[in-house]
Amino acid sequence: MKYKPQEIEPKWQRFWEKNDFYKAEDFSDNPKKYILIEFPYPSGQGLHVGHCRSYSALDAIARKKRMEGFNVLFPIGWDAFGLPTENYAIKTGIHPQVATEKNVLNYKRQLKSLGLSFDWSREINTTDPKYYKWTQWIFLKLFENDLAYQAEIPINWCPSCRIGLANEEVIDGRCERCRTKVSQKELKQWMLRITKYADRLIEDLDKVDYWENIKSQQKDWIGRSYGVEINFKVENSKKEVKVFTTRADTIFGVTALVLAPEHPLTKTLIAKDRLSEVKKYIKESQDKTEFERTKLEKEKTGVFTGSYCINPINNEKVPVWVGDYVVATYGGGAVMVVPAHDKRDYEFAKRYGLEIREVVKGGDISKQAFVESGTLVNSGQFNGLSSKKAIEKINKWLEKNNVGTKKVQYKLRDWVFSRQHYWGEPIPIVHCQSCGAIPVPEKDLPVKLPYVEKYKPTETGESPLAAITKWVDTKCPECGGPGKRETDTMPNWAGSNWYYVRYCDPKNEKELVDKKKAGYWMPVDWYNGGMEHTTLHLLYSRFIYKFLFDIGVVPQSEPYQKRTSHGMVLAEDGRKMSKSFGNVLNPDDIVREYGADTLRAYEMFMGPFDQTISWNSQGVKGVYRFLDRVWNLTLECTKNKNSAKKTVKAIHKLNKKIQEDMEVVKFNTAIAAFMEFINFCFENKKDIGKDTIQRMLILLAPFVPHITEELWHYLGNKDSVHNQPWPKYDSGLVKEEIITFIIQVNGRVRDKVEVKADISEKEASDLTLSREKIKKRIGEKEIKKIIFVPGKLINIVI
RNA sequence: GCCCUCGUGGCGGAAAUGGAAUACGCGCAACGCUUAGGACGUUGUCCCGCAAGGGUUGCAGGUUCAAAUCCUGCCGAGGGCACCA
Repeated sequence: MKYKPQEIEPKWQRFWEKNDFYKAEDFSDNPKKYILIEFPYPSGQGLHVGHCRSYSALDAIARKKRMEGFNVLFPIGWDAFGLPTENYAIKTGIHPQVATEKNVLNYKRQLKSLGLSFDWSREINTTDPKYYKWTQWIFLKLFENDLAYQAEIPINWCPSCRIGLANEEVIDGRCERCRTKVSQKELKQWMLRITKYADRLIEDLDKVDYWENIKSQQKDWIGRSYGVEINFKVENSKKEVKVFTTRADTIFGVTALVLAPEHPLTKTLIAKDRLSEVKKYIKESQDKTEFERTKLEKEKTGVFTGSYCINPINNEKVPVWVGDYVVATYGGGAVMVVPAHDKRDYEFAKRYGLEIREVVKGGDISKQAFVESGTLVNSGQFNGLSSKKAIEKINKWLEKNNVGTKKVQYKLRDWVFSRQHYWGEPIPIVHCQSCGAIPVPEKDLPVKLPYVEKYKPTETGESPLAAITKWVDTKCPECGGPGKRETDTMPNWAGSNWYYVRYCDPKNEKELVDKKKAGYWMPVDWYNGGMEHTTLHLLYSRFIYKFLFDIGVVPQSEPYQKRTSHGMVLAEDGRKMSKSFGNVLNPDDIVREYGADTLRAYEMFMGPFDQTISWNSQGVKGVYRFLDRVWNLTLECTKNKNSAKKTVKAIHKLNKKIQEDMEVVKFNTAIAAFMEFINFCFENKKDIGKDTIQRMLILLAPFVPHITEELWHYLGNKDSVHNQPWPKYDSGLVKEEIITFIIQVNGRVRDKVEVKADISEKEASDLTLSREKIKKRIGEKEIKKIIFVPGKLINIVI
């Protein structure tokens, strides 16, 4: 009998499905485990081998947890709104909904062919009105709680296509489609006040078990810094310029202020004789795109307004400039210029001949800015203090004299939540001339996306929905007068913000989720996804979950207990898989040639789970060979009744290794351990009994579910290998009785000897000193020290 | 520029806590089985050396009885942020 995965795999897949093997049970008596993968975007390209990598790995975890007696929820769904499908529709004329349905079917077939143990009864789809009803409901709640608001903000605008572009559509400052330079256009947008949650999003990271690099990326993205806002009075005026700084210790070094061109005070501070020059500068910088202003990072330019401010600490007169290197949206859009101690200010001062005054000792300011901490000089009563002390004292002084306030600043900005596209959730708002923006009443949800023929954005930059007057024109829910529907749709993130909650209760038509069910399943115990989602998706969904907690929908404030990330799978040539390179690998082909088990095991074996790795088709063959050997070994060893003692020891050691490696996401070494064990079995065929084979099959089952199920039944078992309890290893059997003891001289390995594991220091040193090799080494030299590491080695220092 | 991760054979990569560097797989070589090829099996495979022996974890130092692992500096790769005051 030969190993033919193509025959056995579909057979068992049907068997598991027919018998509802992987259904999660609400409120079971067993402890729950919620294992989650990021639900895929069903693109036209079909499943990527990268999906297979992380799904197989988490599937193995889910299967093991079931065997350990947990009630496991391992769900799947579709994140199906978004641009790729809309663009595909524009190109081909196939409606996004039709394309989505087709793609979902294909993905489903592919995922099922891998033998992943998803609970398909909980399948969700973000484009299903029954689902996005609740996405819209969340928006209404945000609006009700003043966390959703409208604001005029600049968006990326392609003057040639006359459409607004998402950041993803802007490549190197140009329109992805026509390569025209993108400019900025002010448009009214819906925004979410995520900044209100900034502190909680940082602090609550202490409660969860994410990989450290993930935590630090979240923190960096939020970018909290503590400082002080200082008021600089405008000379001969009642106006004040507020600047934020984290370096109050350098305040005596201020030789100018610079305002962003967009700063509200800028225009009012221009002296008459400088009007035309300054206005010209402001206009020029506004014509620049955000890309030019930030990415080019070239010369820092600016222009003097003709006005002066007063430095509150020493009453010095400092000139006020306008410069577009100052970020308008951060810290109030104004900075104090301390050329001696800030690189950008140094550059700016050099260019325009501003004074560079040293106030912190430690560097050579004639060459470059000294940005580190040091001791204060030229700073009046604060001379001699360390930077740290000085910041404290100066902050106090500023507060006491009412010219400064301690302040916390964030890099995080409020979240632009509207898109001028068709394929997304309609924002459930009606605009009324007399009542303003009015939420659609809850009973009228969902606001269904109308079925249209044209999805192209309009000339004005509005969403394609704006052209459907029949849909747009409606009644104001407040006064009953004429109203117009909001035509912007929500971004792709909207549906993925909360989908993991819906899995707990996917068919509920009355509520987003039943509170008891959420209470039972949440939080997600283990969430794995791509590194590219560790900032945005993770942060956004944590924010929304916290909000749902605040309004009493869910029982805790953090959605994910543990978060891990997988590395990308590159093509064999080391590049990203892409149609244009012609190096895309279709998992279907691997399944057809080698079977799903080989694909799964290979992707876990190929390297460390969190690292990016190139595909290697030879490596796939190696894994196939290994499974073939598992097959042959099982067939050959059924006649042996009992296993020899060394075999029993080996299988228990394997048991321990697999147990440990799976918990710490080391799938590659787990598979390697299986290979080693199989090699051992082939060398000791006579000593391998059925009991050993069975235990090995159970351990292997989470990784390669089909072959193990087939062999399990071949051995005469009537039930499923996947319903076996996870075996426990005997720690007594795992211990080595005889070890290879290492003998070092001056830290170099000079000899090895087999001894019993619990050899004492005295026995070990006696043994060592009696060895010929060692005697020769030591010769006449004096032994200074003997270091003994029990069960490991001895080191003679001479 | 800042932050994070990492640098080990021809290749992908192993080495909890500092304690045998190179597990496992690929590739390669020889042999066996085969008419042959493939598949399979057995053996070998870090470098120098006939050997005894010596050397080796990007480079240069340091700590230690002992360093791939800890510390300092440099070089290189990947990722994130990017004029954030």
